[in-house]
Amino acid sequence: MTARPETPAGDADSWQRGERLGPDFFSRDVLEVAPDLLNKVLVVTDPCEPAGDVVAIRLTEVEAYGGQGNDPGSHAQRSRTRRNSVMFGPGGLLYVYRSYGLHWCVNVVTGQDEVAAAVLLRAGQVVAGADLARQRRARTAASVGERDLARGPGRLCAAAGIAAEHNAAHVFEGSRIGLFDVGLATPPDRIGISTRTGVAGPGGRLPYRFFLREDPTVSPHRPARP
DNA sequence: AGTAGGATAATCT
DNA sequence: GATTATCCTACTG
Repeated sequence: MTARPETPAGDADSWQRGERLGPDFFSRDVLEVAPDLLNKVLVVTDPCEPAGDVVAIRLTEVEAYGGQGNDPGSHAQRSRTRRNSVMFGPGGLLYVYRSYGLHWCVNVVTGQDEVAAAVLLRAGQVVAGADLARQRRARTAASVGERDLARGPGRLCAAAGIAAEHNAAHVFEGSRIGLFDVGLATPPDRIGISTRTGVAGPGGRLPYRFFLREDPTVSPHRPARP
């Protein structure tokens, strides 16, 4: 086992004792859910691994995306399409899309059914399954440091093994993908807020990006160029 | 440390 | 035909 950066909860397997987040957590407004997802842990079990290998990622950076008419910059801003239709579903579904033709990005849908909103999972710290995560990431990157395993939305998906087939899956009991509260406290003054990365136009001015201050696994913030 | 360029595909003008 | 919720390599200072 290789050395890993400090894991706030103490031991690396603490996610196993966590409490799975249920429908009530995700059915709230996206701007409440997004910051609450910081320091929660995304757990993905690999269906290809007979041993039930797991990658767990403590979330350190997310972005909120609203719905029809109320958020320029959201995929659901205009109308319901085949790509964004999952965003209109109930909270707790996964919305997976392809970014720049190359990478996968994963959102967790929030709010009531028919209300389009979702939280983009942008970065985190791999707290379990680092070897498997590095194996997956090595398919596109020559060598990946511990810090960069899930630093960025495309990287997070690659490390977690999330792709198109997970679109519209849910995160509740019975799903291979879940979000867990492992008891990590997040004091309000640890939460940083900024504009979203790479969002141009009026939507680029909304303070919808939430991250853990001074956490090395947060991705560099790149505001959209004018 | 910072930036340029390229790969690549769904979506929309 | 342009744009995009990106990542990686390779180059400059």
